[in-house]
Order: sequence, then C-alpha cells, then structure tokens
Amino acid sequence: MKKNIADIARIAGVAKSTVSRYLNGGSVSEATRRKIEQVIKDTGYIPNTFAQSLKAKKTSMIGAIVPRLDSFASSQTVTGMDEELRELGYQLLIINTGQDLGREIEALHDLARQKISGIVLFATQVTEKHLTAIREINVPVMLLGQQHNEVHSFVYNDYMAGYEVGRYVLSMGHRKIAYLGVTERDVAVGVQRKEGFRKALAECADPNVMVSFYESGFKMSEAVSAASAVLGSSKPSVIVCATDNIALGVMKAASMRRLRIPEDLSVTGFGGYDVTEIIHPGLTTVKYNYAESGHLAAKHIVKLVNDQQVEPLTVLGYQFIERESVDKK
Amino acid sequence: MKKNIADIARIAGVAKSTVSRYLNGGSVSEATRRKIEQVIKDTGYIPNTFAQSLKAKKTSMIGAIVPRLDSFASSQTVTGMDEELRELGYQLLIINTGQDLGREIEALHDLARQKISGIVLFATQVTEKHLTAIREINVPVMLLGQQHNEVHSFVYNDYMAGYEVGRYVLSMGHRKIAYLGVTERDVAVGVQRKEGFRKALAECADPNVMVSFYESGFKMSEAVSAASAVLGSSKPSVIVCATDNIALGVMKAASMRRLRIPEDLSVTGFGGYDVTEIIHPGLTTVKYNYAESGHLAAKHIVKLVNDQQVEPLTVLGYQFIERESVDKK
DNA sequence: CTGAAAGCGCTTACAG
DNA sequence: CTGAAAGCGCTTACAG
Repeated sequence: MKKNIADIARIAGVAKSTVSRYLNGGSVSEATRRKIEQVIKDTGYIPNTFAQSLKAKKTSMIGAIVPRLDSFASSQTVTGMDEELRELGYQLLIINTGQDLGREIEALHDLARQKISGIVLFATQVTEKHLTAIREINVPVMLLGQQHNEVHSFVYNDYMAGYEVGRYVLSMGHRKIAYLGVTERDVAVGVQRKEGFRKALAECADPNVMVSFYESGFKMSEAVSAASAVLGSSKPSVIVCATDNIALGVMKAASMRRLRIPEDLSVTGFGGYDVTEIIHPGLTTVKYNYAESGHLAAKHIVKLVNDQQVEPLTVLGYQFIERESVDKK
Repeated sequence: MKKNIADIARIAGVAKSTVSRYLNGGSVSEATRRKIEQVIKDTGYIPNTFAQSLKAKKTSMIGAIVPRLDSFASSQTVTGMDEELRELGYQLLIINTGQDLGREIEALHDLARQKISGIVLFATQVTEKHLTAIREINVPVMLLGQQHNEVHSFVYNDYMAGYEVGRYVLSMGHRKIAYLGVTERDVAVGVQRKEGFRKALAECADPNVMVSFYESGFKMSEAVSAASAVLGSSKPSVIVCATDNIALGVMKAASMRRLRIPEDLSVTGFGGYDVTEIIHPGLTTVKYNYAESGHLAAKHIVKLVNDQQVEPLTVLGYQFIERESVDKK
C-alpha cells in the first residue's frame, strides 16, 4: 500500500506540515524528528516528485541538450557532467537532437516546461532563434563549445590551439600545406581553429609557404571524399584537419591511394579522441579534456541555478600531442 | 503571464473540465473545440506536466539505465532508442551508472519514483538484487544484452557468433589458439561467446588443435597487459578476443613487441565498432547493429508499457566481417 | 456534450 | 516548534 504524507503524519501523530518540514530540513524538535524518522523508515515512504515539483515549481534536474550522443566528445563530456551533478545532488536529463538545430529550440522549451532548473546546451551554432528561446524560457542556460556575450559560455581555446598546430607544422619544415576545415557556421571549429592557424602562417617569414583551404563535412565518410579531392588537385606535404574525425578520413583516403603516412603525407587533427592513440601511426593532434569540462560545466550550471556569481565566459585549455603522423621535411 | 487551465476556461467561457477533455481528446462539440483551440493559440498555453502526472500517475517517459555512456555500443544503442521513442511520442531519460551495479538498483527505484512508464536496463550482470528491485517497482522493465526468464529480454546471439568465429579461425588453418575472454559474471560476453567458440573447437577433428583460455578486463589498457601475459607465456598464432576493445589492446601490445599483424599474430574481435574498420589492418570481427537494436528495444518497451503482447525473449542477429587481421596458415 | 466538485500529494505563509 | 488551511494545476467520476 502506497503511503502519502498524510499517512505518515497520522501514524506519527503530527501534522502534514510538520512532516513536510522534517523532509525539507525545517526546524523540528528532536522528539518529533525521531518519531517521523522511524515511521518513514517503517513504511518505506517516498515523497511524490510531482507533487513536490508542482508546489515548489522547480526540480533538481539539469538538462543537457546534445546534438549527438554517439560522438567521443559528447559522450565524454556528458559522462563528466553526470558524475559531477550526482555529487551535487542533481540529476542529469539528456536530450539528443540528432544534429537538428530546430530540435534544439524545441528541447529548450520542453525542458523549461518540465521545470528543469538549468540547461547546458552543447552548441554548434547559436542562431537568433536560439537566443530568442533562451530569453523566453527564463531558465539559466549555459553554452558549451560556442560563445555568445548574452549567455554564459564555456569554450575551448580553439584559436590558440590552431595557432600552435600551425607553428608546429611550419617548424617541421612543411611549406606546401592544405587545411581541411568545416563550415564557418560552427564558429569554434570552423572559424577559430582556422584563424589561429592563419595567424601562425602570417607570422612565418618564408615566402615559399603555400596554403590552400578546403572544406569537409564532419563525418569521416565525408572527409574521405574531401581528402580525395584535395589529394587530386594539389600535392600538399601535410593536411591539417579541423577535427580528428576528418584526420581519420584523410588517413583512410591516403591508405586507399597507397600513400604512406607520414613519409608521403603528414596529417594532424584536433580533438584527442582515444582512437588517435591506437592507430598506427599515432595521430598528432590537440587534446581537449572533455570529461573535465563536463565536471566544470556541471559546477557552473549549478552555481547559476542557485544565483551564485559565475564568470560569463570560461575558456578551457588544451594539450598539444605530438605523435608520429607528421614528418620532418 | 503564465496561464493555467482555469484561465483558459474562463477566457473561452467554458469549464476547466471541458478544456481538460479537449486536451486529452475527449468528446467536445465542434464549436467549443474551436473556441478553446483559439484561446490556447492566443495565450500560448502549455499544460503543466507535474499537475498532469500528479493526477494521471504516469508520464510518457522511458528510462534507460546505462553502465557507461562513453562506449560505442551504448551510445549507438541509446541514439537508436531515442530516435524511435521520439517517433512514438515518448521521451527518453538516460541514467548513467558508471559501471556500478549498486547504482543500477538505485536507478531502478529512482525512475519508478519519478513515475517513468518503462525502463530499459542495459545489463551486464543480473543479480538477485536486480530481480528484487524489478519485482518491487511495478514498472515494466526490459533487459538489454542479458537474459533472464523472469524479465523481458533482448540479447544478441553471442553463442552463434562465437561459434562462427571459432569455425572461421580453424578454417584459416590456425591450430595454436589463445582465447582472451572476460569475466563469466557477464553471461552474454563472458560465457556465451566462449561457449560458442568452444563448440566450434569440439567439432574440429584435428588432434593438433591447442587452445588456452585467458581473461582480461574490459578496458583497452587492461587488455594490453593481459595480451602481454598471453604473448609472454605461449606463442599462439591467433588471439580470439571477446570484444573489439580487447582486440584493439592486443593489437597495441603486439605492435609494442614489434609483432606484425597478421603475419606474426592474427587477431579477431566482437562488436563491430567503427574503429575496427579504420585501423590498419582492419579487424576481423562480429558486428552487432546497435542502432537498430535501440529502435527495436524502444518499440518493445512501449508495447510493454501499453500492455501489449511482447515475446519474452528477442534474439538479435549479427554479421561476421572478414577483414585483414587473420592470416591463412 | 458540458459543468461543479472532489481530489492527486505536496508546500507554504500564517497564527499560535 | 507545531498545526489548520489554502493552494499548486491538473483529471475524473458524476450528474445533468
């Protein structure tokens, strides 16, 4: 037989409000406290979440809106967030949007409607519609992966990472360089990394440097075709890729053309996916600590939810990892 | 200004109950219907989920209890489930247990408490505690990946897959064989695959066949050390691994010892992770269609939730993929 | 088809 | 510290 707060109150011989106070840490005398405690233990009473939320008008849930769950970066980040939120007494509700921007807007509203306390949006693009939704819902929102001055943001230092990769490639003696990027609508991945890379080039005095820029989709299969185009049109000594996935596609395309890496073609990536370490040769790349970012993001959103001060922009570090995929020229 | 059902009723000039009936598809006259529809549109009214659930005592949420999100199999399966559930008008709530069996039990209770309609448990082990919890919560539960005759189950045909791998390895002429498995507490992965493999061996008449069995953890790093032990003690011509992750670890260990694959050592896996296709040489393995399983599992749990007939056990197929990691002896 | 009323299980001022 | 009462926003018999 399912018990409610009235049952507990009756059995314990107190009022419902007293039980409620006990449950929510209000002031209750030691004697009553013990009585109620006992009854709750005996009956196995569990408060009804809906009734609580209906009155309290909030929950201790944090929502994560994720474009895709089946990516290394997302799943690592979500796992990190989940661990931290559990520590902090919150539950994570994950919404998968299948890379559909429209569904991100829907998700924002859905979560607000469910009285979620806060939302972390794994952003790829921040459109006007996103901003409108964020303003409307009146729930703290944090952007992860992109930044906007109106919204609390968490980004990786993609610009510096791009710069470092550029410097490295040049220092290894490469002069005929191809950059295989992604759409500029993704500011972090499509613009920042490329601009940082460009800066390194601009600083290089050597007049022999030749760079061509190409664009690929995010999927490995798309990268394979993009790489084939690059290799067909020019003969770069290195292809700098905007993501590890793209780099993997390039390596695949190279092996299909019987090009050896790094002897015939050097490759670099961004991301630091586990795979990049397993494959042979190991991929030189920039590693982001996704799990840690997840933890941090969780801490921040909880602060926001509790009206604590949080810096509007957090820039996360990275680690440049040199492996075997780039040859010295 | 946030509107509630009473506001809508007042504005539309009808009773709250009529609005509720309209919302829930009860019988309402054409005229009233139009009036209410208009008011709802004008006000942007959205019913409060908690109040609904409080009365209706159920939600249209399905819970997924997942040991870890950052694994290829889980994330693919979850994504598939999510897509299907969305189609069916349900929302997926994902709980990550971080491979802690105790937290699986907690999660079962938590979800039940939140009046989740149904639960899919991504199982690795089914203990007595699991069964007790499942019996107690009175919410339909489905097991994914393991089977138990008391609970609706979804499993892969691991036995047949193991058998097929065994036959293949023998047909390629291997006689000195090492099997690197996992704990038998995981019945599907630890027992079924091995037993299927054993059956193939038992059917082989050749008296020269020599097999040794070893055990590894699930992590690639653990597999690397396990593999080193195997390679140190015996000189198998092939290592049959119980998962792709383990196979990857073996390949890594082999390359550290300067063993060429497949010339010096052949390797096989189970799982069909995307990586296995990218690496060089490609890994010969058994591929499970996780995304599709996710879709199917979603359909089943929804049927269960709606008291429809569902077969107690569903066995999912697999696909044997021959690539380059096994040499002909 | 429609409405008035009771109730779901809590929380929260308010008064004592 | 404690209790009675009102109310959160819905749904659901019941009567008409």
